[in-house]
Amino acid sequence: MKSYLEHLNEAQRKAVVETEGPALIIAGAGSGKTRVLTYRIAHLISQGVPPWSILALTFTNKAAREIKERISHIVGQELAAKIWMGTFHSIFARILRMEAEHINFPGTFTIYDTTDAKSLINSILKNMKLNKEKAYKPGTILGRISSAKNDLLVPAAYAQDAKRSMADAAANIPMMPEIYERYVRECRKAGAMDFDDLLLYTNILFRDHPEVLANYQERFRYILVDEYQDTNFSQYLIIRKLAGKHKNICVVGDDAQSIYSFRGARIENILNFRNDYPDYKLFKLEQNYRSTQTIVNAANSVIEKNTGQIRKKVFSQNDEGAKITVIQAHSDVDEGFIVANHINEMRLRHRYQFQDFAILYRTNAQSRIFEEALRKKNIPYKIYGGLSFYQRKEIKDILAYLRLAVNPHDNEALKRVINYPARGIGKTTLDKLEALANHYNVSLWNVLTNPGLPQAGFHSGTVKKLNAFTNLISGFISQVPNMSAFDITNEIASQSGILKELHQDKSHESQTRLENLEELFNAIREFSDNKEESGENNGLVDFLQEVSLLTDQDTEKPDDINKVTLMTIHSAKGLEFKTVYIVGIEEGLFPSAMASTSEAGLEEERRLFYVALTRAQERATLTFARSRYKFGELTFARPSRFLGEIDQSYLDISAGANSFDPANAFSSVSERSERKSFNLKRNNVSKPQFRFSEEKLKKQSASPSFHFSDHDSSSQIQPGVIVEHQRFGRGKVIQVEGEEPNIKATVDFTNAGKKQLLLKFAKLKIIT
DNA sequence: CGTCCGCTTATTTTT
DNA sequence: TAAGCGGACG
Repeated sequence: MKSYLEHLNEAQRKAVVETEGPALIIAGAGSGKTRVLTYRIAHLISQGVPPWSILALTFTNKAAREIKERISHIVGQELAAKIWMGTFHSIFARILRMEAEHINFPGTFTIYDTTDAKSLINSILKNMKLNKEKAYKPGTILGRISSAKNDLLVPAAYAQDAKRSMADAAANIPMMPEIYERYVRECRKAGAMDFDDLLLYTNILFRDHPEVLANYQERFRYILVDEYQDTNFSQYLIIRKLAGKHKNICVVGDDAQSIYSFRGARIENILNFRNDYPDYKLFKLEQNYRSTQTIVNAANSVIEKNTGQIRKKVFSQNDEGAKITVIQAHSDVDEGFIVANHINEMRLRHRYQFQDFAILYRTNAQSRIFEEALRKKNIPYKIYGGLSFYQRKEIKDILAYLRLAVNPHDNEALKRVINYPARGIGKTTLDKLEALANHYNVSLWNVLTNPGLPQAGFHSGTVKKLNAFTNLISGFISQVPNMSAFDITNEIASQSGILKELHQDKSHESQTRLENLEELFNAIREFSDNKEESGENNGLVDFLQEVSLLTDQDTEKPDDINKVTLMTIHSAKGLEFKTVYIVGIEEGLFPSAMASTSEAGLEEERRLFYVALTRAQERATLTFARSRYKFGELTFARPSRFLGEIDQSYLDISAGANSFDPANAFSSVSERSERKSFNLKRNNVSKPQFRFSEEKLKKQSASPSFHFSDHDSSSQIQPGVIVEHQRFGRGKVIQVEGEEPNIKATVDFTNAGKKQLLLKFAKLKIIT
């Protein structure tokens, strides 16, 4: 049993056996982080620490599963199952359910996913009559609410926050505080929490109930946190509180791989660990076992350009390995084929399997081109980032019924299924119901089950339909306590009429949906079986919680072996591949134009690049395209500054006809005269210059002029000019306003009346 | 009430 | 380009 220590190097071994007190483990890419984490936990258990006094937090289900599995190999299933191990969200959801009474939520509270949350925001906007104002976009609003919650700002505090008020004013959404307040109120009414609430309410619980906190502080004698660089303030505070008593807090992470600040992650959490726990022990895992020396050194040479990191020197003792290939493509399509061909060539020449390759890109939009190229070359591939199984319509529909059976106040679930399958309860009726719910400040379910409903001004037919629905749901509710999750789901599928509906429709689509439902049944059965084995609650609540915290990463299909992997760099974190293609390495794309406006943004992009490079075990290939279609427009770009930042001795720039010379790359971009001024030298990372040129470049690539054959037409469109529109016919320009890419013209059309048109989109022909 | 059409808009997304 | 959404229409 002790033999596991022999599998560790000196640094790893220390990080495993020195279990007492605060510990910061800086784990460089590929340095055996997971191994250390699992062994440390296994070591604790083998020292006699009860598994239920160990709390281990990860960010993904996958990581939790993997670590748990590895621990069971060492200490056995029985003990491993008793560790409090899981994602932040699942662990604290579990605790919140147990302590629900303290925060005034039902123990069966629903977890709203992003779709539910946005839909709720939409109905709030409608209610406040803001839904017509285009500045109020559900996504934006949810983002702000999320950010507030991550910083533990409740609505009242939000309204007082000057920075946020100013930002909201600038974004034309001054009603944010009220929206936020209503959102919180609605969630409470529905007995629902969104993802951020799971952390926020944990903080509130611990703040307002010191006796509860003390209980968990006592219980969790050892706390371990994975990917600590990705924690947000809310998570940070929970951990700090829980560790307050025993101070056996071990955090593992790599500041160089912090890539989620846009989601509220605070790299400071790991950088400032020493301030919170001055007597901490620092362990650095610096030997990389994953990649060749070339890859590790090249990655180091880039990340060095960042400031404010924890000093470390990641090294590899693997082979030196091949140089990093840099390939230039003329266009995005070209880039796709170059990569596809390269994969075939590598496969033959070095006997790689398809599964040894990954294509990593900055944005999901880039995937299409590679899909097409791979398909044409008959290369099997799989894509990450699609809809998760549990996001599919037919699955969400059934789940909505299940949610209602557990918590009928769940308004979003109710709205989803009240007329599915169609039972003649339309928009008008629903609007009326919502108005009543708002007026009396209760849930829709309360309205539906109120005995006064028939007097509320519905037609008697409508009341009948509503009652039928209410009875249906009531029936499900009463069955929950004495039926298994599987049986209830079965019951719901048939009683609700969903099965009938799908059976009647012979279309191929319905066929697939039925198959998906079957898969859902299997998942539920499996879930129930597993829970029975481990003697835990096999209830619906747990199942629903589990699926609402699942992502597409957790639902990999078994036939997806031996395929080329396509994914964003973000989702590649933590993974490794023998051969990695990092594509679209262009200014404005990677680093992204949005991030390039701030130094902090750039540094995060650089870390992202670091993450991408360090995914590769044996070979890395970097590609960029000189031109690509963005939003349907042809744009041109320079190769990314990151190419110039890599120590050039690790690059192979002379491979084949499509190679490029970074020494000349930056100066040879001048397809158009204005670009002559960007005569940047390679390795030049000085900020002001880059910023300057970036701005110009952005303006240019966003310019509509590439789009039209008649180059000057947009500037000739002025008040008084007669123009012709494809659809609207002839009209007279009344007014022209706005700036470069977004010039808007008001045109009075003879037949169609006054229209406002964006010149970027409207193809106006000048007649006079 | 459902469907079709055209407008609008466009990072990254562990939960 | 392409997807999602709101409005118009049948």
